[in-house]
Amino acid sequence: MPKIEGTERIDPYRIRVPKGFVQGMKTEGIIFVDEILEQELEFDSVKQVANVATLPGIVGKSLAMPDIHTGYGFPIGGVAAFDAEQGIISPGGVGYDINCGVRLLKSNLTKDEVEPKIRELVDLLYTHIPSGVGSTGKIRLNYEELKKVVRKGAIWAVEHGYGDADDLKRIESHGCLDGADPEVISKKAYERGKDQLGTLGSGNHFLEVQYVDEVYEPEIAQAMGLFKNQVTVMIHSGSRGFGHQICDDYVRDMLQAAKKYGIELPDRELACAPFLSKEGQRYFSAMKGAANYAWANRQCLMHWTREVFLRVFKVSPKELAMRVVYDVAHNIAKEEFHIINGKRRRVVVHRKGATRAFPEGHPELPDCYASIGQPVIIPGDMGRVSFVLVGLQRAMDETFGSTCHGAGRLLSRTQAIKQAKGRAIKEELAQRGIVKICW
DNA sequence: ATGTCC
Repeated sequence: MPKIEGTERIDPYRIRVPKGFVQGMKTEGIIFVDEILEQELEFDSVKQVANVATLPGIVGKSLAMPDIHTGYGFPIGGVAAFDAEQGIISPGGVGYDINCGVRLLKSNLTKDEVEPKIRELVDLLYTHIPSGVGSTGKIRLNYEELKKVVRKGAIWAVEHGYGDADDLKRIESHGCLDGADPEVISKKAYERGKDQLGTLGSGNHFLEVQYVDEVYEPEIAQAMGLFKNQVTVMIHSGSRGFGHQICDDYVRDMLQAAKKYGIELPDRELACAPFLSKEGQRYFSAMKGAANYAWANRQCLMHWTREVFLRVFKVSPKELAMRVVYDVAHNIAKEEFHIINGKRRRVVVHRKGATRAFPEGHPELPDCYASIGQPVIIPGDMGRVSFVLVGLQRAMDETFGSTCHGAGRLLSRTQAIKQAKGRAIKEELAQRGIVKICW
């Protein structure tokens, strides 16, 4: 018996949300869950998969990755592609934290070398990397400068001394989407964003010092410069108040647009506009600006991480060899080409809590990864392991080149806080040798 | 995710 009435199991890893689950579905939904994860499925998130299938111009199926949970309009873990000529774009399909994403750094240090200094290292990282709700950083930008960040993304950061050009190669889209328009972003967004560049944020955003515990594919690990017991750093952050404000502004805008273009919405949170309409293009340009801000943000966070490591371990930059393995966006909409029913089509792929996972040979991959596929970074939950994977052709065939984005969420934030009441999580982690600092 | 309610 399926957990959610009306859904059907296709195979051990997929369930179907048939047309008719909600009225007006143009295609079926597919959710990638095994029988264990199926037990955690929320009715609301399944309904959201079905609702997305009603939107104009949807191409292929309305998809959800294994870490699916209920989000704003679209489910988190949702992947949906819309025809670039006939389809829509929706802020709800990207999420409030535009270009929330993960960056993995490697070093030349080993676990044995870092362990004795982990307390000092973590303390200094905490001092130099601002975090928490509303946190501001060491970078103060005026509007003109922030507009440059909007246009140039991580390139802006490198040009201003935060890292070097080599870092840019191993960032999705090289850390900059062309076509970001600073003029379609509100004054309010600029106000919120101008002092927040180079800040981590809150919630599940983190900076974690890790080590390579196990290598499953030696050749792939080698191509990424990863080896057993090597110390790595994972950074999970996004576009802070800047992207949040842009999403907020455009959800309102798109509600009007949906009305104007006669788009029937099963849920107001699916507010959208035709991709080619001026409203659709305006959101897309603003979203690109927020995505670029997020890439500049992670670039700055990485730069200070590198500086802290250099100080604590008193080594030269060459000896430390702290380099980007890869940086992925997991909340974004992108114009891409995909083969659907044998035909190559230009589509707008919405990935909301889903990671791009392009296979070997894809033209968007940097040379160093051309023969192994795109690195995919999947953070685990606190105190557990994270994963580095590569995209395969199967992802291209089934999910528009996408996979899951993290550990998922079994409890809402408030539920989790309530359930954890009385627990000393910091001490629990300390007993397992994990040093944790949180604002 | 988020100046966790304009």
